[in-house]
Amino acid sequence: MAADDTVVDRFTSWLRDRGLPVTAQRVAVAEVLFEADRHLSAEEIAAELNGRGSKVGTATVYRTLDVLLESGLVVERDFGEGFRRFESARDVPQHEHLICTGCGRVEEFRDDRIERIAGELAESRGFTRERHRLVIYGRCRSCRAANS
Amino acid sequence: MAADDTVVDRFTSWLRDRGLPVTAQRVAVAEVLFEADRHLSAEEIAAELNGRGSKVGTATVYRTLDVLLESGLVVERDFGEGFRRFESARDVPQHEHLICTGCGRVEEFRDDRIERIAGELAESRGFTRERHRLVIYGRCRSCRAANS
DNA sequence: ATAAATGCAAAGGGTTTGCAAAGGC
DNA sequence: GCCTTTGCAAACCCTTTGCATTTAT
Repeated sequence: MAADDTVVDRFTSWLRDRGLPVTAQRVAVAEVLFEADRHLSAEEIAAELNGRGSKVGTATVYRTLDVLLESGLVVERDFGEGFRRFESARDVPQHEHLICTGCGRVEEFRDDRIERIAGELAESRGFTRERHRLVIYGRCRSCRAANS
Repeated sequence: MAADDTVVDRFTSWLRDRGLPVTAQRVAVAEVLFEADRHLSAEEIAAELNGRGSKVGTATVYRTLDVLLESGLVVERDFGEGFRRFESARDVPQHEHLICTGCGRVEEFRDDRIERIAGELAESRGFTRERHRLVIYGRCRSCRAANS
Protein backbone atom coordinates (compact mmCIF):
# COMPACT_ATOMS: atom_id res chain seq x y z
CA MET A 1 0.00 0.00 0.00
CA ALA A 2 2.96 2.29 0.68
CA ALA A 3 4.12 4.57 -2.12
CA ASP A 4 7.61 3.21 -2.73
CA ASP A 5 10.18 4.34 -5.19
CA THR A 6 11.60 1.41 -7.13
CA VAL A 7 9.63 -1.14 -9.06
CA VAL A 8 11.13 -3.86 -6.91
CA ASP A 9 9.68 -2.07 -3.90
CA ARG A 10 6.32 -2.04 -5.53
CA PHE A 11 6.62 -5.77 -6.00
CA THR A 12 7.55 -6.44 -2.38
CA SER A 13 4.66 -4.22 -1.27
CA TRP A 14 2.35 -6.13 -3.54
CA LEU A 15 3.52 -9.38 -1.95
CA ARG A 16 3.19 -8.09 1.59
CA ASP A 17 -0.24 -6.66 0.91
CA ARG A 18 -1.47 -10.18 0.35
CA GLY A 19 0.60 -11.85 3.00
CA LEU A 20 2.91 -13.59 0.56
CA PRO A 21 6.51 -14.25 1.57
CA VAL A 22 9.10 -11.82 0.27
CA THR A 23 11.93 -14.21 -0.45
CA ALA A 24 15.45 -13.50 -1.62
CA GLN A 25 14.74 -15.42 -4.85
CA ARG A 26 11.68 -13.41 -5.68
CA VAL A 27 13.49 -10.17 -5.12
CA ALA A 28 16.45 -11.38 -7.17
CA VAL A 29 14.29 -12.34 -10.14
CA ALA A 30 12.42 -9.07 -9.93
CA GLU A 31 15.67 -7.09 -9.84
CA VAL A 32 17.05 -8.77 -12.92
CA LEU A 33 13.86 -8.18 -14.81
CA PHE A 34 13.39 -4.58 -13.76
CA GLU A 35 16.99 -3.64 -14.40
CA ALA A 36 17.05 -5.27 -17.81
CA ASP A 37 16.51 -3.18 -20.87
CA ARG A 38 15.60 -6.14 -23.01
CA HIS A 39 12.96 -8.84 -23.22
CA LEU A 40 14.43 -11.65 -21.15
CA SER A 41 13.71 -15.36 -21.45
CA ALA A 42 13.39 -17.53 -18.34
CA GLU A 43 16.71 -19.09 -19.20
CA GLU A 44 18.43 -15.74 -19.52
CA ILE A 45 17.09 -14.71 -16.16
CA ALA A 46 18.38 -17.89 -14.55
CA ALA A 47 21.78 -17.40 -16.20
CA GLU A 48 22.01 -13.80 -15.04
CA LEU A 49 21.12 -14.85 -11.50
CA ASN A 50 23.81 -17.51 -11.51
CA GLY A 51 26.28 -14.93 -12.76
CA ARG A 52 25.41 -12.78 -9.76
CA GLY A 53 25.93 -15.65 -7.38
CA SER A 54 22.25 -16.11 -6.60
CA LYS A 55 21.43 -19.73 -7.18
CA VAL A 56 17.78 -19.86 -8.14
CA GLY A 57 16.26 -23.02 -9.52
CA THR A 58 14.53 -23.00 -12.88
CA ALA A 59 11.19 -23.91 -11.34
CA THR A 60 11.44 -20.98 -8.98
CA VAL A 61 12.21 -18.62 -11.82
CA TYR A 62 9.05 -19.75 -13.56
CA ARG A 63 6.96 -19.62 -10.42
CA THR A 64 8.21 -16.15 -9.62
CA LEU A 65 7.44 -15.03 -13.14
CA ASP A 66 3.88 -16.22 -12.62
CA VAL A 67 3.65 -14.09 -9.51
CA LEU A 68 5.17 -11.09 -11.28
CA LEU A 69 2.71 -11.46 -14.13
CA GLU A 70 -0.14 -11.64 -11.65
CA SER A 71 1.07 -8.47 -10.00
CA GLY A 72 0.85 -6.74 -13.33
CA LEU A 73 4.37 -5.39 -12.96
CA VAL A 74 5.70 -7.69 -15.66
CA VAL A 75 4.31 -8.62 -19.03
CA GLU A 76 5.11 -11.60 -21.21
CA ARG A 77 5.80 -11.63 -24.92
CA ASP A 78 5.77 -14.43 -27.41
CA PHE A 79 7.72 -13.78 -30.57
CA GLY A 80 7.20 -17.27 -31.89
CA GLU A 81 10.67 -18.38 -30.87
CA GLY A 82 9.33 -21.39 -29.03
CA PHE A 83 9.65 -19.78 -25.62
CA ARG A 84 8.39 -16.70 -23.82
CA ARG A 85 10.14 -13.49 -23.00
CA PHE A 86 9.39 -11.18 -20.11
CA GLU A 87 9.80 -7.49 -19.48
CA SER A 88 8.93 -4.88 -16.96
CA ALA A 89 5.51 -3.41 -17.56
CA ARG A 90 6.95 -0.11 -16.34
CA ASP A 91 8.20 1.40 -19.53
CA VAL A 92 5.54 -0.12 -21.66
CA PRO A 93 2.01 1.23 -21.65
CA GLN A 94 1.32 -0.11 -25.11
CA HIS A 95 3.89 -0.57 -27.79
CA GLU A 96 4.54 -2.45 -30.97
CA HIS A 97 7.53 -4.51 -32.05
CA LEU A 98 9.73 -4.41 -35.08
CA ILE A 99 11.92 -7.48 -35.45
CA CYS A 100 14.84 -7.94 -37.79
CA THR A 101 14.66 -11.31 -39.50
CA GLY A 102 18.41 -11.15 -40.02
CA CYS A 103 19.88 -10.47 -36.58
CA GLY A 104 16.81 -10.81 -34.40
CA ARG A 105 17.10 -7.31 -33.01
CA VAL A 106 13.88 -6.02 -31.48
CA GLU A 107 12.87 -2.39 -31.67
CA GLU A 108 9.88 -0.97 -29.89
CA PHE A 109 7.71 1.94 -30.77
CA ARG A 110 4.33 3.41 -30.21
CA ASP A 111 1.84 4.59 -32.74
CA ASP A 112 -1.47 6.11 -31.83
CA ARG A 113 -3.04 5.26 -35.14
CA ILE A 114 -2.54 1.54 -34.56
CA GLU A 115 -4.18 1.73 -31.17
CA ARG A 116 -7.13 3.67 -32.42
CA ILE A 117 -7.65 1.41 -35.41
CA ALA A 118 -7.34 -1.74 -33.30
CA GLY A 119 -10.08 -0.46 -31.03
CA GLU A 120 -12.30 0.40 -33.96
CA LEU A 121 -11.80 -2.94 -35.64
CA ALA A 122 -12.63 -4.90 -32.51
CA GLU A 123 -15.75 -2.92 -31.84
CA SER A 124 -16.99 -3.11 -35.39
CA ARG A 125 -17.04 -6.88 -34.96
CA GLY A 126 -18.78 -6.88 -31.62
CA PHE A 127 -15.65 -7.39 -29.55
CA THR A 128 -14.57 -5.48 -26.50
CA ARG A 129 -10.91 -4.84 -27.09
CA GLU A 130 -8.61 -5.85 -24.29
CA ARG A 131 -5.22 -5.52 -25.93
CA HIS A 132 -3.42 -6.08 -29.16
CA ARG A 133 -0.05 -7.02 -30.52
CA LEU A 134 1.55 -5.81 -33.71
CA VAL A 135 4.82 -7.31 -34.81
CA ILE A 136 6.45 -6.15 -38.00
CA TYR A 137 9.14 -8.39 -39.47
CA GLY A 138 11.78 -6.98 -41.78
CA ARG A 139 15.48 -6.48 -42.32
CA CYS A 140 17.38 -3.73 -40.58
CA ARG A 141 19.85 -1.52 -42.36
CA SER A 142 22.99 -3.32 -41.19
CA CYS A 143 21.66 -6.74 -42.11
CA ARG A 144 20.71 -5.47 -45.52
CA ALA A 145 24.21 -4.04 -45.98
CA ALA A 146 25.86 -7.24 -44.75
CA ASN A 147 23.45 -9.28 -46.86
CA SER A 148 23.70 -11.82 -44.04
CA MET B 1 3.26 -27.57 -64.29
CA ALA B 2 -0.28 -28.44 -65.32
CA ALA B 3 -3.03 -25.94 -64.50
CA ASP B 4 -5.16 -27.98 -62.12
CA ASP B 5 -8.31 -27.07 -60.33
CA THR B 6 -8.13 -27.93 -56.65
CA VAL B 7 -5.50 -26.84 -54.20
CA VAL B 8 -4.70 -30.47 -53.53
CA ASP B 9 -3.97 -30.86 -57.22
CA ARG B 10 -1.67 -27.93 -57.07
CA PHE B 11 0.14 -29.65 -54.23
CA THR B 12 0.53 -32.94 -56.07
CA SER B 13 1.76 -31.06 -59.13
CA TRP B 14 4.23 -29.23 -56.97
CA LEU B 15 5.50 -32.56 -55.64
CA ARG B 16 5.71 -34.16 -59.08
CA ASP B 17 7.51 -31.14 -60.51
CA ARG B 18 10.40 -31.87 -58.21
CA GLY B 19 10.24 -35.64 -58.38
CA LEU B 20 8.94 -36.08 -54.84
CA PRO B 21 6.67 -39.03 -54.07
CA VAL B 22 2.96 -38.31 -53.97
CA THR B 23 1.94 -40.50 -51.08
CA ALA B 24 -1.50 -41.23 -49.70
CA GLN B 25 -0.51 -39.61 -46.40
CA ARG B 26 0.60 -36.40 -48.02
CA VAL B 27 -2.58 -36.12 -49.99
CA ALA B 28 -4.67 -36.91 -46.90
CA VAL B 29 -3.00 -34.22 -44.80
CA ALA B 30 -3.36 -31.71 -47.61
CA GLU B 31 -7.04 -32.53 -48.03
CA VAL B 32 -7.81 -32.00 -44.37
CA LEU B 33 -5.99 -28.71 -44.34
CA PHE B 34 -7.48 -27.37 -47.54
CA GLU B 35 -11.01 -28.39 -46.65
CA ALA B 36 -10.80 -26.90 -43.18
CA ASP B 37 -12.15 -23.46 -42.54
CA ARG B 38 -10.17 -23.00 -39.36
CA HIS B 39 -6.58 -22.80 -38.24
CA LEU B 40 -5.71 -26.41 -37.43
CA SER B 41 -3.09 -27.70 -35.06
CA ALA B 42 -0.98 -30.72 -35.94
CA GLU B 43 -2.88 -32.71 -33.36
CA GLU B 44 -6.24 -31.70 -34.80
CA ILE B 45 -5.10 -32.77 -38.24
CA ALA B 46 -3.99 -36.15 -36.93
CA ALA B 47 -7.28 -36.59 -35.09
CA GLU B 48 -9.30 -35.71 -38.18
CA LEU B 49 -7.27 -38.19 -40.22
CA ASN B 50 -7.89 -40.94 -37.73
CA GLY B 51 -11.57 -40.13 -37.81
CA ARG B 52 -11.50 -40.63 -41.55
CA GLY B 53 -9.77 -43.95 -41.23
CA SER B 54 -6.43 -42.75 -42.58
CA LYS B 55 -3.84 -43.74 -40.07
CA VAL B 56 -1.07 -41.19 -40.34
CA GLY B 57 1.66 -41.01 -37.73
CA THR B 58 2.36 -37.78 -35.92
CA ALA B 59 5.83 -37.53 -37.36
CA THR B 60 4.44 -37.80 -40.85
CA VAL B 61 1.89 -35.09 -40.17
CA TYR B 62 4.68 -32.77 -39.12
CA ARG B 63 6.91 -33.76 -42.00
CA THR B 64 4.10 -33.22 -44.46
CA LEU B 65 3.35 -29.85 -42.94
CA ASP B 66 6.97 -28.90 -43.55
CA VAL B 67 6.56 -29.82 -47.19
CA LEU B 68 3.30 -27.93 -47.45
CA LEU B 69 4.90 -24.86 -45.91
CA GLU B 70 7.74 -25.12 -48.36
CA SER B 71 5.31 -25.31 -51.24
CA GLY B 72 3.83 -22.05 -50.07
CA LEU B 73 0.32 -23.50 -50.18
CA VAL B 74 0.05 -23.51 -46.39
CA VAL B 75 1.03 -20.94 -43.81
CA GLU B 76 1.64 -21.38 -40.11
CA ARG B 77 0.38 -19.22 -37.27
CA ASP B 78 1.48 -18.91 -33.68
CA PHE B 79 -1.09 -17.49 -31.34
CA GLY B 80 1.03 -18.07 -28.27
CA GLU B 81 -0.85 -21.20 -27.30
CA GLY B 82 2.32 -23.23 -27.05
CA PHE B 83 1.82 -24.92 -30.38
CA ARG B 84 1.45 -23.94 -34.02
CA ARG B 85 -1.62 -23.81 -36.19
CA PHE B 86 -1.76 -24.21 -39.94
CA GLU B 87 -4.08 -22.99 -42.64
CA SER B 88 -4.37 -22.93 -46.37
CA ALA B 89 -2.60 -19.95 -47.87
CA ARG B 90 -5.36 -19.88 -50.48
CA ASP B 91 -7.84 -17.56 -48.87
CA VAL B 92 -5.33 -15.45 -47.08
CA PRO B 93 -3.21 -12.87 -48.89
CA GLN B 94 -2.63 -10.75 -45.78
CA HIS B 95 -4.99 -10.59 -42.87
CA GLU B 96 -5.17 -9.78 -39.21
CA HIS B 97 -6.61 -11.77 -36.33
CA LEU B 98 -9.15 -10.98 -33.68
CA ILE B 99 -9.19 -13.52 -30.86
CA CYS B 100 -11.77 -13.86 -28.13
CA THR B 101 -10.10 -14.31 -24.76
CA GLY B 102 -13.23 -16.04 -23.55
CA CYS B 103 -13.92 -18.78 -26.07
CA GLY B 104 -10.80 -18.62 -28.19
CA ARG B 105 -12.72 -17.98 -31.38
CA VAL B 106 -10.58 -16.50 -34.13
CA GLU B 107 -11.92 -14.00 -36.62
CA GLU B 108 -9.96 -12.76 -39.58
CA PHE B 109 -10.12 -9.51 -41.41
CA ARG B 110 -8.17 -7.25 -43.64
CA ASP B 111 -7.50 -3.57 -43.23
CA ASP B 112 -5.53 -1.53 -45.70
CA ARG B 113 -4.65 1.12 -43.17
CA ILE B 114 -2.79 -1.39 -41.03
CA GLU B 115 -0.78 -2.59 -43.97
CA ARG B 116 0.11 0.86 -45.08
CA ILE B 117 1.06 2.02 -41.61
CA ALA B 118 3.14 -1.11 -40.97
CA GLY B 119 5.13 -0.39 -44.10
CA GLU B 120 5.64 3.22 -43.13
CA LEU B 121 6.72 2.38 -39.61
CA ALA B 122 9.28 -0.16 -40.76
CA GLU B 123 10.76 2.18 -43.32
CA SER B 124 10.95 5.10 -40.96
CA ARG B 125 13.24 3.00 -38.80
CA GLY B 126 15.46 1.81 -41.61
CA PHE B 127 13.82 -1.59 -41.99
CA THR B 128 12.69 -3.25 -45.15
CA ARG B 129 9.30 -4.62 -44.26
CA GLU B 130 8.77 -8.29 -45.03
CA ARG B 131 5.52 -9.01 -43.24
CA HIS B 132 3.60 -8.19 -40.13
CA ARG B 133 1.17 -9.70 -37.72
CA LEU B 134 -1.58 -7.93 -35.83
CA VAL B 135 -3.56 -9.82 -33.23
CA ILE B 136 -6.28 -8.07 -31.29
CA TYR B 137 -7.47 -9.75 -28.11
CA GLY B 138 -10.90 -9.04 -26.71
CA ARG B 139 -14.21 -10.55 -25.70
CA CYS B 140 -16.83 -11.40 -28.24
CA ARG B 141 -20.48 -10.55 -27.77
CA SER B 142 -21.60 -13.99 -26.62
CA CYS B 143 -18.81 -14.33 -24.09
CA ARG B 144 -19.64 -10.93 -22.71
CA ALA B 145 -23.29 -11.91 -22.43
CA ALA B 146 -22.44 -15.23 -20.80
CA ASN B 147 -19.90 -13.50 -18.58
CA SER B 148 -17.97 -16.73 -18.88
C1' DA C 1 16.18 -50.88 -58.38
C1' DT C 2 16.62 -46.62 -56.11
C1' DA C 3 15.83 -42.95 -53.49
C1' DA C 4 12.54 -41.12 -50.53
C1' DA C 5 8.68 -41.47 -47.14
C1' DT C 6 6.62 -43.92 -43.31
C1' DG C 7 5.97 -45.53 -38.47
C1' DC C 8 7.40 -46.17 -34.15
C1' DA C 9 9.63 -44.95 -30.26
C1' DA C 10 13.06 -42.36 -28.21
C1' DA C 11 15.07 -37.79 -27.74
C1' DG C 12 14.68 -32.88 -27.47
C1' DG C 13 13.50 -28.09 -25.72
C1' DG C 14 10.64 -25.22 -22.85
C1' DT C 15 7.67 -25.39 -19.01
C1' DT C 16 5.13 -27.48 -15.06
C1' DT C 17 4.44 -30.41 -11.10
C1' DG C 18 5.11 -33.57 -6.83
C1' DC C 19 7.14 -33.80 -2.72
C1' DA C 20 10.45 -33.34 1.06
C1' DA C 21 13.26 -29.73 3.02
C1' DA C 22 13.88 -24.81 4.05
C1' DG C 23 12.25 -20.37 5.31
C1' DG C 24 9.10 -16.22 5.83
C1' DC C 25 5.34 -14.73 8.70
C1' DG D 1 4.56 -23.33 14.54
C1' DC D 2 1.97 -22.68 10.32
C1' DC D 3 1.77 -22.13 5.72
C1' DT D 4 4.20 -20.91 1.64
C1' DT D 5 8.24 -21.31 -1.18
C1' DT D 6 12.24 -23.71 -2.68
C1' DG D 7 14.93 -27.21 -5.13
C1' DC D 8 15.38 -31.23 -7.45
C1' DA D 9 13.98 -34.49 -10.53
C1' DA D 10 10.43 -36.49 -12.92
C1' DA D 11 6.56 -35.47 -15.79
C1' DC D 12 4.49 -32.84 -19.57
C1' DC D 13 3.42 -31.00 -24.11
C1' DC D 14 4.64 -30.12 -28.71
C1' DT D 15 7.91 -31.21 -32.07
C1' DT D 16 11.97 -33.51 -34.13
C1' DT D 17 15.01 -37.36 -35.04
C1' DG D 18 17.05 -42.24 -35.74
C1' DC D 19 16.41 -46.28 -37.91
C1' DA D 20 14.40 -50.30 -39.99
C1' DT D 21 10.63 -50.98 -43.20
C1' DT D 22 7.53 -49.75 -46.84
C1' DT D 23 6.46 -47.32 -51.02
C1' DA D 24 6.42 -44.21 -55.14
C1' DT D 25 8.89 -43.61 -59.20
